[in-house]
Amino acid sequence: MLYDTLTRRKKPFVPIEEGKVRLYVCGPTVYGDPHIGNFRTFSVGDFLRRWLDYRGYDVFHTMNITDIEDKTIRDSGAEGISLKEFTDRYTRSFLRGLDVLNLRRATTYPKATEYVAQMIDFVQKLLDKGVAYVADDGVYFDIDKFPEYGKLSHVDTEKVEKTERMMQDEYDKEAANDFALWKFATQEELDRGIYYESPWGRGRPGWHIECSVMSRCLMGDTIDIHAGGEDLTFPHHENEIAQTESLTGKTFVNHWLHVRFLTINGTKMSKSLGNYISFDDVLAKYSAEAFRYFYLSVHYRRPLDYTEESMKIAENSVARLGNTLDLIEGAMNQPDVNLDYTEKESTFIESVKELRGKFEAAMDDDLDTHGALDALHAMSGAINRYIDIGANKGVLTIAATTYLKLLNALGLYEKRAGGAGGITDDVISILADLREKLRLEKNYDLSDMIRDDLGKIGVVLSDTAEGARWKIEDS
RNA sequence: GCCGGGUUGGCUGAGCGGUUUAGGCGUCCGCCUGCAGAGCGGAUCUACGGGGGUUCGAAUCCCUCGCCCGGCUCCA
Repeated sequence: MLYDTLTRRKKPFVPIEEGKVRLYVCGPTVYGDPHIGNFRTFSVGDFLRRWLDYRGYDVFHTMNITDIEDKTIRDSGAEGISLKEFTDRYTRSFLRGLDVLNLRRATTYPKATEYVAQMIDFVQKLLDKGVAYVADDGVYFDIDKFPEYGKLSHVDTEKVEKTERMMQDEYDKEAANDFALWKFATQEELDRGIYYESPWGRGRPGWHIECSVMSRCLMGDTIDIHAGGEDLTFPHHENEIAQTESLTGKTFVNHWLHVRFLTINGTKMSKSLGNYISFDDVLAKYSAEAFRYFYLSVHYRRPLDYTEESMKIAENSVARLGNTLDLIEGAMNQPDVNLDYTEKESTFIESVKELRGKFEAAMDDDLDTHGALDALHAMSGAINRYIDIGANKGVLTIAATTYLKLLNALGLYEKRAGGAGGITDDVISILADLREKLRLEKNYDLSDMIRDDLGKIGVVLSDTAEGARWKIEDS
């Protein structure tokens, strides 16, 4: 089941082609470092993508990169560098964010500037169909030619037209809601060489056309899922529908997915308010796991508020899930204390199975990541308790495999800090052994000092019944 | 003004007519520990914005009032 903005209800997800999913997620406009609000949308895209992967679908995942529009031209000009130099920089920043936050890479990241020829072709076809017209400053789509206009956002164009902003008609278009398919170059753009030749004159594509064109070129006339931030519903996605469906006569997208905005301390995060924070800011204070957990902890269609407190909760909560992995590891390193397979083993395995079912049901129900985390916490508790009473290693392995698989399906703890390797590993081991001897001699002053000092450099040492264990904390 | 969403215990956040004070975090106590951490056990918290109504029964349905947030303009 997956919610669809168009019908405003959940409906069963049935891919166009069995076993395959065509997924398009609206990507960034590369005119600045992405902030954590932007990344909420991309992260939700990642949750969706991972879940489809988990369910065995072959996912073709497209995320566009908008590298030519007003802001990129304006800001690169202000900086006095070429458009390409400017957008390359922020494209790199964006891609780095994906990696740092452990978002699975999309199948492809098409750039708007690489599809200009196809866009021109698309626009020409719309002109041929008579649903677009050439004006003095560009080519426009005539929304009166698309009677279903407004079906996605449920916007009444009659009313929208009455708003003040719309009345300020700064463009040479026939109706207020008509939108640009192609913009003729300004003098500045001509001077800077930012233009493309077209049958109607030098210029550049309008913003909305790129998604329609790239989606169609890469995945065909109809795709399964198109996702983006809630702000894109109107007018961006509405316009995409109008363009594409006018051209193909087919349904453009089967499921429209819109991600609710992130707020910070109760208000919207935006550049103009100056209250935005980058992923680097967050990662300076919290782990990547905690950050991901934070996104996962609230359903994607509900508002999510960033506060220091909610991040601390996320940090603690995700650590609890991670501690279970430590316990499992510790138990596996113990001698076999339990080779039985009795009722407590079967009960344990049963509950793990049941919780796995809960997890899957939650994710299948419109990507209920919060419900999935609940199941994971319950499973974590069950595993901890089972280890406490003396685990049968074989049974524990089965449970641990399931647990880890589900964590990974959410993108959590995929790359655990399993030691530093090499000489660092050895040095820490020597220190740990030395400390163990001191402890046996009851020299607690020195042994505590070693533990404290190691803690200061991020090595967490903990005593267990089977001797000391240590791990290097995630940065 | 129009269109959405929200309003739940110290915090976070499920529930969407009738098992269970959901779960997590926090706090406190106990077990385990030389101590700490982790884990386990227990306790704390019995909440549902205000006011009406429907019902045998409502956090859950209806009406109404309030407050908060977002979209309607480039924005994830």
